[in-house]
Amino acid sequence: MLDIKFIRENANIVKEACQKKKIDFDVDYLLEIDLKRRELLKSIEIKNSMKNQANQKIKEAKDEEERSVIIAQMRELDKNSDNEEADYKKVSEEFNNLMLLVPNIPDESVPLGSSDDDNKEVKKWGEIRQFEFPIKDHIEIAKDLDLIDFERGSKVAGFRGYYLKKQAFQLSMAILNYATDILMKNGFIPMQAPSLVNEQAMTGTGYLPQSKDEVYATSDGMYLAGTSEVSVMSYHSDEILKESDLPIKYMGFSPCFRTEIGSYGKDTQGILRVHEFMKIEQVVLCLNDKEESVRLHEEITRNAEEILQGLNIPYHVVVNCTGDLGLGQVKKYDIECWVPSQEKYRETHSSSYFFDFQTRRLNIRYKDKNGDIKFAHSLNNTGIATPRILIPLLENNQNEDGSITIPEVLHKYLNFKEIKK
RNA sequence: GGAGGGAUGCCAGAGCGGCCGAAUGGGGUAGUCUUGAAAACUACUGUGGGGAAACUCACCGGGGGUUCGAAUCCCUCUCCCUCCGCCA
Repeated sequence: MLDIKFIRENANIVKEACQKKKIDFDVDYLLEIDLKRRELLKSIEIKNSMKNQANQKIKEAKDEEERSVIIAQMRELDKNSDNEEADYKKVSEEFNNLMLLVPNIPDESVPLGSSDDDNKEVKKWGEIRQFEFPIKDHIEIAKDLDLIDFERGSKVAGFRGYYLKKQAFQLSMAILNYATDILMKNGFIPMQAPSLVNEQAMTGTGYLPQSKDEVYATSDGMYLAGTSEVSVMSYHSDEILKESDLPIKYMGFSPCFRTEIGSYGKDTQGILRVHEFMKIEQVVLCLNDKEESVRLHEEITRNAEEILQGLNIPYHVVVNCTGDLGLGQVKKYDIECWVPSQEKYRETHSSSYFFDFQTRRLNIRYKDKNGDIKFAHSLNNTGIATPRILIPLLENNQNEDGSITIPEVLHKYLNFKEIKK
């Protein structure tokens, strides 16, 4: 959510942001509603003020007669203000709903574009391995080594269902432990966070109402979050923090659920795009300061890179174009890992900052040195998501005899150093 | 599943129709004292909206109602606690 004052004074910037992000939103209409709302509010406040004065007089009235005269006047006043209050309620509700749809302004450094085709590579790491034998994709590898069961997965869990078995399960757990250790070393507070969350958490982080289709709703009015960002970011909602507590860095672990509506027909095979997976997420709250947001954005991006470099997976970093930004994101880097069977990089991490877009919605503030209360800034990035990361891990480390070599950093979490038949 | 109790400012906790935007304590900030610190003492200290300011409006978990007037009474929702039952 943006500050309505900012929108009033910078309507053109907001309109431009809508265009850049390909979001259909009528800024002028919002401003109209805002004006209506303020006019009603002003009028109600004047009447309230009169009421308050009259009430004071009733208190001070000497006798019953004086009292009943004032009361009669009050009743008259009330009749008139009833309609106005109903109008105000309607208008301010509409206003609030509209405010949730206003996109944040992309940073100037974000390239223009409409889809991920327009994202720009900003960094490349790792040697792309030249295989001297015909390679297998992760699906073949998984089947040959009995690591993932897709048939029974879809039998039980439907389309995109899967079972992770044997060393794949162990590998998955080892990767989570490894990423946890790296993030804890880098100052993150680990926690297991809820995936089953209420509407406020979803709205506060910006997933609702915008992306309703992509979220599972439960029969009791709750939602299954697509990322622990939702519950971890909401952890401090409605709180006033101390400036000295910032930045706060959390590492959230949770199962994640995504309907993948809108991705019909994409990546239907394998474990790239699934409805249910495990993820470690980096979530950061910091000072209301652009430099600080930018600094921490680079930091959480580096953390993810550190994790990938340890695993020796070649990757590149792209800066997402304006059309590929979420409603609240100011800037986003995707990290994409090299997938040999597809001969391209595929997204495994997504690192973004929001300024106070989320913290306004969630009401997360802090008191600064001067005693002023400000909205914090928020950022988040993937730590590691599994099983998706198993794709580059298995494919890049496959050997001619069909075995898989396990990267050294994972050895201490596992009782095997390779996977073979 | 059944029966009760509760939700108040940064925190703890009083108030149970007008004197309450809210006692008291803790914390925080500033000052006095001190070589410095601690202690003690003094002052200030909720949030949001409007306004240049004076000032004004709203907020005592959320929503609705009663009343001239609600933190206080009624209804409802959410969450927390205690006891009983059931399950792990």
